[in-house]
This record gives sequence, structure tokens and C-alpha cells, in this order.
Amino acid sequence: MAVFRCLCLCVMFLSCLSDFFLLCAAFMLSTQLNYLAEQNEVAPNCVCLVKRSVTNVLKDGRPVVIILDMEVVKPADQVGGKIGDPTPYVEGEQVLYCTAKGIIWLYVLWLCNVGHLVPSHNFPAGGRMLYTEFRIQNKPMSAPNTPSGTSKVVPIASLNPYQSKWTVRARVTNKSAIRTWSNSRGDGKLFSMEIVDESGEIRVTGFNQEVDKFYSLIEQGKVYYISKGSLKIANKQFTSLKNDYEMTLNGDSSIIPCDDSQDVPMVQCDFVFIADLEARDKDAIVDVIGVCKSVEDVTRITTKNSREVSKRNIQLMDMSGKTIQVTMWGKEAETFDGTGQPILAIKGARLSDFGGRSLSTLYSSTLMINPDMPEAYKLRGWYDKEGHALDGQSMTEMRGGGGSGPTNWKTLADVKNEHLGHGDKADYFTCVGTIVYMRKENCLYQACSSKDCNKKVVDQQNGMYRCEKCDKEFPDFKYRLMLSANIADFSDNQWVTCFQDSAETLLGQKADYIGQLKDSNEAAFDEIFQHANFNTFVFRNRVKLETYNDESRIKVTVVEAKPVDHKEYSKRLIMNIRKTAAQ
DNA sequence: CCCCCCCC
Repeated sequence: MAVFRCLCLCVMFLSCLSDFFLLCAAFMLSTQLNYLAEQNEVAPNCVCLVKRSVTNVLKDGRPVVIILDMEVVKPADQVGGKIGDPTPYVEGEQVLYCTAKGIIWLYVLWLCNVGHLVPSHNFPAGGRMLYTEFRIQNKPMSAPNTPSGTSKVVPIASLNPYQSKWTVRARVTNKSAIRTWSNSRGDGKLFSMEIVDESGEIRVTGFNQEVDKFYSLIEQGKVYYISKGSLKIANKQFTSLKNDYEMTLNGDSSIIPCDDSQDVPMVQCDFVFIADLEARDKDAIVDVIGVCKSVEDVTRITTKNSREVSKRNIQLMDMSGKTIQVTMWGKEAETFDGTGQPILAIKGARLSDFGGRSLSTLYSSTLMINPDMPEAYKLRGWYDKEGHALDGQSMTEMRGGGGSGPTNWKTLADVKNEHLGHGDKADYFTCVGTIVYMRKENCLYQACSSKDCNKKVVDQQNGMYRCEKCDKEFPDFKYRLMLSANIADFSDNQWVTCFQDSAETLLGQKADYIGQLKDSNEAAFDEIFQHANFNTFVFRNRVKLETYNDESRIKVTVVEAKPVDHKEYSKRLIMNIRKTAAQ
């Protein structure tokens, strides 16, 4: 049994409940909340939001509450001592009136242990509703058709290391092969499976005797009553499952098939948009869904350990308009059929940084082709209607594939908020911007007339122009543009510097012509600027923090300016809207 | 008590 901390939290609870007078005796923080105590976040009189808990009753009848998930919403030093006059809690209350801090009440009520609580009004998240009424539903959470001799059916989400008598009714969504191991700590065999019910999911592992006892009984996709097992903290490094714990089958465990199982969900996924994989850590285990846009042939590779294995790459695309390379292995690679561009959902793929971002399936990944889930139908509809026409931008940059990688679209506010350019290297971003001002002053300079030199020359005031770089004097010069412009989008504006090509694009005229007008026809010169103002372009920019005289400022240089492709732009906006709507 | 998961 893991070591856990025992704290008397009652003071904290009651201190925030000045309208009420209840008190609970013993609270324990479960192991994964140890940090709250270690970092002294939990202290007498602090206000806590209890999100998940279970209650055990001791032999003498006193309840012991184990807090599985909790947040300190107000540190003790900001509360200023005990609030109210708490008295011991007595079971049996049916209705309570709660303040905005009522979630804590709700929790106290939970001690009644007769079911789950529902607010009789909608309880606003983080809201300030006064006197919200909660009722206890005297209804168990799961149908109690437990096979005789087993304990009460509980939701997977309520499993914890501190209660041992329970039964879950759950569907096996993934079952591994039997594997053996041998290391300094011993050897043996094991298998693991993933199970799901309406409340959540958990990984289950069986070792040695449990392999012999249960392995052949378990069929992927079927529902079982599973009773008793050891719960321990899950290592998130190896799983995408949404559970702090995982289960190990032991000598007391029993597994019984359940025939009436229609109501038990098939699988639980928490899909990440392909575009959002950019921001995820390397080696993260993620769930993704997308259209299998293209498939490479299966190949055989030899691993570092001289093992031969089949491999197949596919490109997966979702409504974010991004694609990513997914590598699958072994039998899955050999049998995968991408004809008809099916929807592919993968639960538990591993994110790699190869080529920027790519995905690889694991032994523990679940691959689902055209799965019966709303996300899949939505994607199918989107792809057949419009997605198929998109090339998509790949998160996986191929070597020798040319190009400059995926376009890093940003709003001007993003550039500031995300501190682009503050790193060691310059950042590049692309935006759609409208020119709101251009500085006419000093937009042209006299440059060296030799072919590949654009260095500014010094007017010798004798008809000759000296280039320091070429170390020569020339009888002429050429005009070059270096234009300061202020561009804006809906979010912000930004001063940018444009050189020759991009400045010519903005002004719609060649540098030598503009220079000629400046010297001969100021009105026409002004007219060019007037005419060019408020035009909109797609800007590709380089951004870097530069320091002059101890003063740092962001310098944005336009690498390329081109006209807006309205069709492409609209598609991207629609995709962004869809993406936002789907969140 | 495993946690291997490959290659560019």
C-alpha cells in the first residue's frame, strides 16, 4: 500500500462556510496530491475545491474521506482565520442551500454516500451563484445487476488505492499479446488490457498466474465484471488513458463475462487536432483522428537489434487542414488498406519530432478504421465536400522535399503574445496585413551601381558616387528601396521593414521609377504612396529581438509580400472557424 | 513485477 498523508482538513472546509455548521473528521490526501502538502499549499483555513473523493467508513462508524483530486482556491494567508462556527456533520440531510463556495458543500454531502449529487439549477463554472440548491439522488450510479457474490458495481473513475472491495463493469477495448521479461529483478510473463465504462477508462495488467487464469477468457470488445485488483499510480509516460491509476490483477481478482452490455461504451478517445501536435511534447502519447489522405507501400526495415520488421507510412489529415505522417509497424503495416481514403482513429499513438512532428504507433495503440463515432462522420463529410481539394500542410517535413516547411500563420497579436523573435534564432511567421502607413522619408537610397552590390554610396558632390564595399567611385548609382510600413490586422498593428522586392510589391512600382519621380515630380511620387495605402497583402516575415544602446525592440523584416489569394484565404478562415466550433 | 514499441 502506498504511503499517504493524513491531514485534518476540516478546519479548512468549514472556514469557508460561514453560513453553515458542519464538520467532518478525517480527511486524507491520496498519494498523487502529496505535492499539495509538500509545497505547503494545504494549510489550516485555506479554501479548497474538492473535485473527486471517496469515503470509507471505519469500524467505529466514523467516515474517512480520501480526497482524490483537489485544488487550493485561496491560500490560508488570504483567508484570515476561521470563518463561521462549525459543528460536527450528521448524516441524513437531504437538501442543502449552498453559497458560491458550494462545491465544497456538495462534497460534504457526498459523505451520505447514497449516490451522486445534481444541482437543481445549473451551477456555473467559477460562478458566483448564491444559494444554489443541491439534491441527493437516491439512485445508484450503475445498474446493480452484479453477479451474486461480488461487491457493488462502481464506476471506473471512482477506483482508487484505498478501497479494495469493488466490481467494475467494463468493456475491453484493447488486449495485448502475452509478453515475457527477464531482468535483474526477476522474470515472468504479463499481458495488459484497457477497459472502459461510462465514467472512464483504466489500464489493467495481469502477471504470471493471472495470465494463465484470465488471458484466454478475455476477448477484445467484450464486457466483463472485474472484481478486486491492486490500484497504483499510472506512469503517464506509457499511456494516453485518462486515469491517474492503473490496475494490477491479483490472487483475489475475478473476471466474469457480462452478456447484457449494450450500454457500455466502446472506447474513449481524447482527440488532438493535428495542428495542435506542434505544441505537444516529443514522446507524448496522443489520440488522433483524420482522413487517410495517402498511403505509402509497405517496406521491410532492419532495426538496430538486427530484427526485421514491416513498416508503412501514411499521411493523416484533419479539419485543421494539416497533415502528419503516421508510421505503423508489423502486421498492422502489412494489412493496412487505405483505399477509399478511410477515416483512421488512433488511440495512443506516440508523437515523434522526426521531420518536425510525426506519429508512430505502439504495441499499445488502438487503430480504428472508419470508427462509429461522431468525429469520424464529421471528418468524412468535411473531406468529401471540401477537404479533398486541399493539399494540406504537413507537420512532417521531408528531407530533400524542398520548400520551407509549414506556413506559420500568426495574427499580429500572436506575434507579441507568443514572444516571437525572443529566442536565440529569428522566428518566421506569415500574416495577412493591411498597410495603414508608409514612411516616404528615407524610403529610397542611392546604391552602388555594380551588378550584385546594393551598398549605399557616398555622394562625392563632384558627380561621382563612392562605394565602400567595392572600394570604387562610380559616375552613377541606382535607387533601392528600404521602406518602413505599418501593417495591421484585426488584432494589432506592427512596424515592418521592406527591402527592394517586397517594397516594390507594396508600392506597385519599380524602385528606379519611384526614385525618378521623387527627383522630378513630387506630386506623382506622393500619389504612389496614396494609392498603395490600405492595400492588403500576405506577408512572410522574419522577427528578431534586436538591441541598440541597451534598448531591445522587436524588428520585423518582410521576407516576401504577395497578393492575397482570396480563395485560399477563405478556405483557411473556414477551417479555423470549424476548428474553433469543434472545440 | 512491465514500460519493448523499431527506420529515415
